[in-house]
Amino acid sequence: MLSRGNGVALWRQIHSKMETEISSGGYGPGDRLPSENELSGRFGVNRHTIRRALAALEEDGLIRVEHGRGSFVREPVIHYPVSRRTRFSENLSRQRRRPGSILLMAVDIEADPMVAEALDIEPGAVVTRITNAGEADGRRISYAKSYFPRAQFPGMVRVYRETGSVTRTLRHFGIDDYSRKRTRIIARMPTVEEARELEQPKKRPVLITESVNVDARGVPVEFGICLFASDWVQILVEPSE
Amino acid sequence: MLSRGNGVALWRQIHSKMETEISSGGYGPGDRLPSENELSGRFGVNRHTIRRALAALEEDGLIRVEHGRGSFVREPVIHYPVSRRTRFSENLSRQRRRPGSILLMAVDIEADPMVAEALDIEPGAVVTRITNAGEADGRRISYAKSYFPRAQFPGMVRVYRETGSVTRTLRHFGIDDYSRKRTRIIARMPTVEEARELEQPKKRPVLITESVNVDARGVPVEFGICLFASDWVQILVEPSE
DNA sequence: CCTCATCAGTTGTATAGACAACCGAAGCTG
DNA sequence: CAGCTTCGGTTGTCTATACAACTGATGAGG
Repeated sequence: MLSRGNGVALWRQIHSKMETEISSGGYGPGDRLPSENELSGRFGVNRHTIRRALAALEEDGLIRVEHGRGSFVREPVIHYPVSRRTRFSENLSRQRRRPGSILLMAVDIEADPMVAEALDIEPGAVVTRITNAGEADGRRISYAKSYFPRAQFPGMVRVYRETGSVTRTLRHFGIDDYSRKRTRIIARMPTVEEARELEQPKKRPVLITESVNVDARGVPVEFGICLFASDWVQILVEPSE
Repeated sequence: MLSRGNGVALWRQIHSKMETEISSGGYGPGDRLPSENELSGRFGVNRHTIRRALAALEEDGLIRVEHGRGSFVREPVIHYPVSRRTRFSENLSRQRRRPGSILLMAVDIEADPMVAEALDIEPGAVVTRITNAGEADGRRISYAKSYFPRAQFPGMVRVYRETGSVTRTLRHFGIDDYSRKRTRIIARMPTVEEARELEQPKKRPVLITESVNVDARGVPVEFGICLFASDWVQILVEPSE
């Protein structure tokens, strides 16, 4: 059964044994595993060694351990296939309005240091923050916050409400052309609030783009942080010709 | 310092104390923490209690623990620019990081439909697949699979072993310059194997880039799928000049 | 100079025991 | 019957000890 002193730790052997037992269907989803005491007797090891193996299984997401109740096999995680067809594409090389944009909030606030640095203004200066969500095929796919320096665009909130688009709003203020300066792409787990806004499970990561748009003279006009549901969105980068 | 019997486990108190100490800069990136023995003396607890706290810090991605050496504070994020000319080691040395590349596997296989389409060859044609891991300052940051059409580059495996770099390998075959055609960026949770290769916690997402490199005439020479540890790598997209 | 063995210091594994915290069911009490 | 207590079984924490495995430096021997 287990072999001692062969270079493979006992808890690893137990972990791998139970792993195959679970994934091969020996224990079904929701089943309760034997108690730590029973397992330690069955494998002939100390209870702590069993606990080490169980901790690893929990980290793998195969089981969940409940205080005073026992260890239970988790429902198999839905593994979203990376199908190349069903994904929406966000093309960074193009400047186009995302369809299905929903205005969630528009307020004037003081710029925190990060926003201030991006827009090249003083921290604490007033900026207009517009929060909106993007939908496609009835599915929430993005959640974005855009920051505009208010000194440059007074009354932006009202204009945005009327026009409903960043491009048209900026044009109203005389900015006919603007371009993306640099985009930073990161991935992380969502906060509870972000997961709710994106209508996606908390365990799925989000793709985030942070970008600064500048006008023709190179002056920052918008700083945007956009969260994408990673299950549905891919980002494309194409070198411009 | 620590309070016993107040409902909060000792290891949690230690974990949170060390967490703030690290993020507040008490220990800098790359610094070695005191040994488990010293910490156990300092906090007045058993070594195993310290180990529990360190394990949690490691899961958080704040430290890494190395057998026989010690625990080290992880370093901050790395910026990985994606542009028409993207070269792994160039990117890193420009940020004064020490690049490293480890060849994990090199085999000739038949192209699956996805690879074939990307390289514009017949499905089933033989391609050379090179799997390697990228490092910066000794830390794993990427895990990549690169596909090359074998018809165009016979004996690629041997050449790659000798040169250890995509750029130098292609140069050996007369490709002096190549550029990135299109990059697709997605995010998802890693498989157990991917997390292991990236030496990152299983609950942290990975950033993935898929790109095709073409030679001066526009013929595909390489298709690459590169996984980045999202905790430590950000992708930068700059408008191409 | 290079190679190898050794050694102190470090983390990893395994064992053992004790008690706390929690859960659920069974039994008691009004 | 509702509410409460008790109790056995479970997981969580902490301590203690011992040894294995690994790392890096030091020094002996060629």
